[in-house]
Amino acid sequence: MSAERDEEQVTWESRLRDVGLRVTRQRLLVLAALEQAGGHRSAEAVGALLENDGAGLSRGTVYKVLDDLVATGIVMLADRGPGTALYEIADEWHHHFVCRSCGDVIDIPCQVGSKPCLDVSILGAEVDEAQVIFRGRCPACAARN
Amino acid sequence: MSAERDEEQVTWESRLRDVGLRVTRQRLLVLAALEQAGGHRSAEAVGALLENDGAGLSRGTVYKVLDDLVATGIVMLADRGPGTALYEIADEWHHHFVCRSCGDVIDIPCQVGSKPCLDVSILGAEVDEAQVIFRGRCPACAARN
DNA sequence: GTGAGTGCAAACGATTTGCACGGTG
DNA sequence: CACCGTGCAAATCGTTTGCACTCAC
Repeated sequence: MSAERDEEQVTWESRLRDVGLRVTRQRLLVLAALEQAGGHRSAEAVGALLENDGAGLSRGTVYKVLDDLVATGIVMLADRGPGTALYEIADEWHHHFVCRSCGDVIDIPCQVGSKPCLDVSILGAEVDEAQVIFRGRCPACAARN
Repeated sequence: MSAERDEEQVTWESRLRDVGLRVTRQRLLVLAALEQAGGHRSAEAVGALLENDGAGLSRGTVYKVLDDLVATGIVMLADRGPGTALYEIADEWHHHFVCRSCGDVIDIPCQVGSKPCLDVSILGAEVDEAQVIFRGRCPACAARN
């Protein structure tokens, strides 16, 4: 498990270098936090998580790190919920399902019903991305009542 | 044209009553502002527009009115750009194209490439809505350079 | 050693909230 | 005339910014 962590960090180190960012403790921590989440985390959540780990980053730094990572394409802005932006490791392209009850966000593989969405031509516009947001009740909430 | 306005207001009045909201000058003004926009307006923009018309609503009221209208389904939250929520009259279901350059939002009819998006089943989840957000450069910006 | 990154704290913009007053039903 | 809705102003929340300090390269 510590082996796993080391492996991850080596990967992130090279990723960071590739895009011309310096390798810092803070960036590795943020990346680890996002990866651990497996999904979507708010800047606030990342900060809080790292505080618990005893590795407190200043709030401002978390934002700046996330910003850099988004700018270089390592992380992507998943969704902007009510007031809060969610970040996630840029992975295969996928869509999101947002639960109306618990607010949870679930990844939806791109192929599921959505492929045709990308084949759109709008007069004169250059479309380079299409993101689908599904809304409803997640399995957990649906089961709950 | 004043005939048109009257007609609209009558419609809005009944719409408001239908959903159990009182008919007030402020609500009609906000609806008129949104309708006039034909598209997506921020709360701030609605407030500013009405100020110009001499009918100043307090900022807080604009938010509360928009909230009520969204809650009752008359208005929908179109998109949440960087920091600002956009509202629009709930019309036929459609998607949005967001220009990366100018931030403009263009309506995309639902049929355009997107119909299959709605035919999704996620294990155990109840999906009741799928919204597609296209990103790229709008015709105006694409032409500009 | 030098510039990119960080920490801190103050500034900011969007939105919310509490409470007294006014207008709708 | 009872309440819902409004106005105002202060409060809150997420995020950004400026500046001195520090660490990666």
